[in-house]
Amino acid sequence: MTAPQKREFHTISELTKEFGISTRTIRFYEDEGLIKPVRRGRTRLFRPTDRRRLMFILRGKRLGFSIAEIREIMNMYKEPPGEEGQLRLLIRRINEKRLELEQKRIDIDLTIRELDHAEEQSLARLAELGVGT
Amino acid sequence: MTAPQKREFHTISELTKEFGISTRTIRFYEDEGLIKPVRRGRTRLFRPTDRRRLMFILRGKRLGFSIAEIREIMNMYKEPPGEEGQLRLLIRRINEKRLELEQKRIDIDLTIRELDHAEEQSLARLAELGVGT
DNA sequence: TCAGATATTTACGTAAAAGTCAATTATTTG
DNA sequence: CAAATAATTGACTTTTACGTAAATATCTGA
Repeated sequence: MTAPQKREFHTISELTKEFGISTRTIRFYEDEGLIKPVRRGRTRLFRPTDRRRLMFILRGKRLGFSIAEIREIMNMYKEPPGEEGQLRLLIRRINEKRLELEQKRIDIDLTIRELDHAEEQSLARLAELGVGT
Repeated sequence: MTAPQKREFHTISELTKEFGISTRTIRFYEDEGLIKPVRRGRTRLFRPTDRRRLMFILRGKRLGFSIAEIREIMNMYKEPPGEEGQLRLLIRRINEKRLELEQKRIDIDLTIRELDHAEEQSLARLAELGVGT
């Protein structure tokens, strides 16, 4: 008994609608080797795995990663290499990425705090106006 | 008695060294109106406030914000407008940005968790190799 | 005073990440 | 089955965020 499939295939336009991106963008990611939809004739058919990869790409983009960086991170999730040196290198790279992400989280928290402060100022100003009315 | 100044001015090259960016980059941000160093003759002199703004820009960049977005966020920190409609608009925009940042934080946490998993796999693989030796 | 370092302006160049457009080729459906 | 609808490839264009180079000016210590 194999794992149940949610849905077999998606068309390109289904994905453009779901994620709010253009066909050009999706084809661009394919050219870059980030997704590998199968073909029926010339037409692309996207499997659940392609859809998941697409979500991953968009997440990376939201975090400001370049295509090259996203590719690099994707490669970290594949079967780990068999050779010890390569393995140790991979682990180092993973830790570097984690540090980068943790810095981003610090940046986010700082920025949110500043936004909170800006909002307070505005609300206070608004209250003044309200009082004055 | 005014607040104490840490250091009066920074030169452009001091800032390139401190932040690891080029002079071109700093001048570009000035052209974009994000920083406004004063001049002695033609030479730029950067005040502490310019330095802080630079730090803010770089933080924004790490989070994947464009120059235009960074400018928009910066504008949120200025004196709030006096007109009520403008104030309400500002508050809405602030909340939108906060949501965006919170989404980024979710993205970060997901990605970190995936990296943790990838690292575990690699460490397990490494242990196997170690045992085999 | 002058060589070397530092800055400035202007202008052209470039890489990344798509957008846009045109010409074809299925597909489907009323 | 003709006409609309959807997909493909390929080429060219655009935007963003700087890089790079040339010519000129300023400063600074030996």
